[in-house]
Amino acid sequence: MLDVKRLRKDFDAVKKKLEKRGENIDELDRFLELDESRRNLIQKTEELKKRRNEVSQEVAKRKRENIDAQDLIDETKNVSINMKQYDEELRAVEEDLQQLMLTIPNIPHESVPIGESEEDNEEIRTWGEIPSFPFPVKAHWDLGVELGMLDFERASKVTGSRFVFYKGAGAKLERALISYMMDLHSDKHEYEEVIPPYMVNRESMTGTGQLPKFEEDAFNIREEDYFLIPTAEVPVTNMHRDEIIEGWKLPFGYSAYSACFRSEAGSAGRDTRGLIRQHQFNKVELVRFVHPEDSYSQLELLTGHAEKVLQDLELPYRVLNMCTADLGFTAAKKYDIEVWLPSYEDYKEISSCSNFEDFQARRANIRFKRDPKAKTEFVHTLNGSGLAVGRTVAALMENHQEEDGSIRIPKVLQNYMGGRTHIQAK
RNA sequence: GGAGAAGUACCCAAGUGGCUAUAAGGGGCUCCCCUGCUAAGGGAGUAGGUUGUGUAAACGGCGCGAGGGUUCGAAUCCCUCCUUCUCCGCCA
Repeated sequence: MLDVKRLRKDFDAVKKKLEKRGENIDELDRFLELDESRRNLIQKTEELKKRRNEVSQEVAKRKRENIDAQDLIDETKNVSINMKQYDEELRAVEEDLQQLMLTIPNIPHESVPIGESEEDNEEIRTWGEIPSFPFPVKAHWDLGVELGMLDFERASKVTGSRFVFYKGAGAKLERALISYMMDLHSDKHEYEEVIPPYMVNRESMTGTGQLPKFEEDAFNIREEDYFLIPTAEVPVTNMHRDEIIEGWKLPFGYSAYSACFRSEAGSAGRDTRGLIRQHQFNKVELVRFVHPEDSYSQLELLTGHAEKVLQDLELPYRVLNMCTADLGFTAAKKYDIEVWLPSYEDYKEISSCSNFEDFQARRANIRFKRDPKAKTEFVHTLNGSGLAVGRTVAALMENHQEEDGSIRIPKVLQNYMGGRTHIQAK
C-alpha cells in the first residue's frame, strides 16, 4: 500500500511513476475525491462527537445533583442521530478508499529499468560455464523416470496434472536439498529457521499483496476461507503483522521451508513437462525485516545468499534486474536469478529476490521503533527464494548428467545423500 | 464436535449504565531519598497506538478481544464473531 499522505501531496508525480509499469491505473484518479470526502466527514462527525461528550457529562452532573436534564437529553438526541449518519457515510467512503488503495501497485525504484516486456530486463551478471555435452542431453523428466526418481503418470492418476511423486533417490535428493539449503542459511547466513503453516487466512494474503487482485492464482479452502500458501513469504512476513518491533532487533531474517501451492491459472500449456511448473512444489524462502535506509544494500545481501546455493551446487546462472513491466505488483525492485537448464537451452527462473520497501509493511501494519520513546515507522520487507527446490532438482539432474545416464552429486550434497557421489540406474 | 469459563495498561487485577479510563489495588520498570552492600524501607513517575485540524505550539476524535446494536450516555445491557483455558467426545 502506498503512503496516503505522499499520494495526496505528490499525486501527479506518483501517478507518472506508476504509469511506467504499463498497467492501467485510471482508478487512481478517484483517490483525491475519496480522500477529501473522507477528511470532510471525519471533521463533521468528530465535531458532533465532541458535543455529545460534553452534554453527556453535563447530564451526568445534573443527575448527581438531582436537577432535571430533559432539555439536554432532547437536544443530544438529534446530535446523536446526525452523528450516526455521518459515521455511516464515513465508513462507506473509507471502505472504498481502502479497496482502491489495495489495488494500487508499488512505485518502482529509480534503479529499475523502464521497459515494456521481459525483453527489457537487464542482465546484471552471469556465473559459471554453460556446460557442453559430448552426448545427447536428456531432459530431467526423462532422466527422472529412467532413474526411478520421478513419477508423473501416477501423480496425475492420484491427483491430476501438474503433480508429481518423488521416489527413491529423487525423494532423497529433494530432502537433501531442503536440508542443505536450510542449514546454509541458518548456520552461515544467520537466518532463523521456520516451518510455517501451509494455510493462511484472508488477512495474511492481503498483507503480502496476493489479495485482493490475484485471488484466482491461489487455492482456497472454502469452508474456512483459508488459502493454501503460494509461498512461505505469506505466513512468514505476516508473522509480524500488527506488531511493533524493537528497533535494535533489525535487521533480521527467517529461512522458511514449505510446500507451495499455485493454481497456475492462465499458464495452461506452459512448461507442461517436468518439474518446472507444478501446482505443488517445495521451496526454501528467505524473508528479511530491515531498517528503511538499509533495504537496498539488504537486497544485495539477500540476493547473494540465494546465489550462494547455486554456486555450491555448481549450477550456472545469471541475475536479472527486472524492468518496470516485469516487476510484479508488490516489488519496488526485483532481481530474478535464472539457472541454466539444458533441456530448455535457456536460463529459467529459480529465485526471485525483491525489495518491497514499506509496501507490504503498510498493508500488514509491521512497524518498529528506533528506541522506546521514538515514533513508530514502517519496516522494509524483502524476500527471495533460496531456492525453489523442484527447479533445483531439475537443474541439478540436467546439468550434472553423465554419459552413462547417471547424475553427479555435487560435493556439498554428498553427506546429505549418504555419501553417494552419483545417482544411477539400478 | 458438545458443555462451561475467561479476554481491561508491560504483567496480575478491581470496576455490572453517568459518581473521574483523568483506570482502584498489586507487581514490574525509571528516577530520587534513607540505609550501606548480593538486603530492607520511604517518595515520585510510568497508556500506548492511531487519526483529524494546524507551519508549529497545540487542540480534538477513537480505544476495556473484534464488529454491530440498544441508550441522551456502554468496559458495564443485547447480538455475531475471534482467541485462550477446563471438562467430555474424536483423533496422528
